[in-house]
Parts: sequence; structure tokens; C-alpha cells
Amino acid sequence: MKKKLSVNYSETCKTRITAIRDTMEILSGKWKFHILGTLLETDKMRFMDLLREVEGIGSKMLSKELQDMEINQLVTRTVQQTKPITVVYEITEYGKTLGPIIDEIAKWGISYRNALHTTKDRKNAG
Amino acid sequence: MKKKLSVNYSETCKTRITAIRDTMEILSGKWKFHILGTLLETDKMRFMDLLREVEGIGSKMLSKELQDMEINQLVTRTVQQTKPITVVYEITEYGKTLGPIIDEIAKWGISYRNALHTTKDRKNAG
DNA sequence: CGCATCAGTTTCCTTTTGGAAACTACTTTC
DNA sequence: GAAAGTAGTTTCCAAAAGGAAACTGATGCG
Repeated sequence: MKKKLSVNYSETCKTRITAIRDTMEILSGKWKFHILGTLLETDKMRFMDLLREVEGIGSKMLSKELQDMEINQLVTRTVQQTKPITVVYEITEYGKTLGPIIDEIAKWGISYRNALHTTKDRKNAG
Repeated sequence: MKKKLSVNYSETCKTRITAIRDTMEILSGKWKFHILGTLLETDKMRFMDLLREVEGIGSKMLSKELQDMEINQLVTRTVQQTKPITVVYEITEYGKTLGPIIDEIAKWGISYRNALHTTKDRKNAG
């Protein structure tokens, strides 16, 4: 008569799973990490500059991702009454708390590339 | 004559973007973080136990995600010649280097929940 | 007037992702 | 010999994600 550990082994673990799900939902999609990474280094940036900086993104996606992040208070959107109207996006203090995650991810990715170069037996990556 | 910062502002930044892309490609999909999170706490686990532990996953997805991660050497697959054949999945030493990322993500998710509870004005999350 | 820029939005389409359920194949237990 | 457990695979389908290109609408430049 085995009870099959079935029920999720601990409350701590459930909390952890939920936490991971929350974070990843907020950072979902192909572009949020890149936009945030850019905004973390520049602080302020206009729409068109982001469009040029974030390689490969289109205006539809950029617009959508920025809206998502504005809702989640990771960035702010400010309209500036300049000659041709400009809009400035800025990372919030709250958004900056994602810094350590992005740093860890970047760090890992770099060591991954290095591993690829030294031990030639790992999977190819683009 | 403004040169439009256009070209990605620094090599460091390009490296960073590439690094983020690499990591996120390896950890892509709905389930890898959860499987890894589980494996990081238990070390070894059989297929059927993972199927029960990772809430909501189906055998197709579990199988596929494990294969991806085996290719990328994050987990190992070991067939055990027990009465009904069992297969044990184990996180590799290399896979364990993802620990800090997953920890940061979990940490952020937890503080996000806390922020939701205290300041009631943030977006609802499932 | 015609063209360009800024900041998007809309439409239409393809690709990717993921889930449910059925099925394979082998072994053990009742 | 039927049922149940092991570890998957296959098929079929729906939903989500994402891209290209056209369009809006305001303003400014020559």
C-alpha cells in the first residue's frame, strides 16, 4: 500500500511554483526581457528609438509589450508636447527590481556560450 | 544631421541580448521552470512521479520537455531494469547552475504576491 | 501640395504551442 | 486472461503568439 507522494510535497514548493508562474506570466512573450534589458541600461527611451534598438521587433509587438508592462507598473509612458509629439518610456523603480533576474539570465547565457566554445560537444545555438 | 543612435549602443549590450536569448530559448515553454524547480528539490524522479508532481502537465508535454532538457544536458535519463521498467530523471551539475535564476524568479514572484496583498492597487494575477 | 516623422492601430495571415485522448508495448498481479 | 502500471508516442485539434504591411492622424518641412 504505497501512498504515491502525489500531493505536492510541501506548501513551500507550491508557493514556489506559483511564484515562478506569476513572474513568468508577467515576463511572457518574446520581447519583454529585451525591452527591459534595454530600458535598464538607458532609463528613458522614445518609442521609435526602442523600435530601432530592439532588433527585429515590429511596432505592433513593441506597442503591445509596452502596454502590458505599463499595466504591471514596470514602465511608465509619458507624452511630451514637443513639435512632433514624442512618447518617452521609462523603467520604474519597481521594474528595476527585475534587474537581478535579468542579470542572472544574462550571466548564465554568457557562460553557456563559453561552454559551447570550450567543450565542443554541446548543442548548437543559432 | 543626427546619426540616430541606431546601431546597438554597445558590444556589451549585444552580447547581453544574445545571452538572454540563449537562456530563454533553452528554458522556453510552459513547463521547463516547473520541472527544473521540482528536480532541483528532489534530485531524482521517475517519469510517472513527475507527471503527478507537475500539476497540469500531460505525458506528451512532459516527455517533450524532458527530451529538450536532456539534449541541452540539464537532466539525465536513466533506465532502471526493475520489474516494470522505470526511468529516472535527474538534474545534472550543469542543470544545477540554473538554480540561481530560478531562485531569483521565485523570489521576485513571492514579493510580487506580497505587494499585491499590501498595496491593493496592482493588477490581479490569476 | 507632397513627403517625412512620430506613435501607434488594424487587418490578415502563418507558425508555434499545447492539450485531450487514444494507442503501443512490455510486465506484473489478481 | 483481464486489469493495471510502467514510459512513452501519435493524432487531431484549438488557441495563442507573432510578423508584414497598410493605415491613421497629427505636425512640420521645403
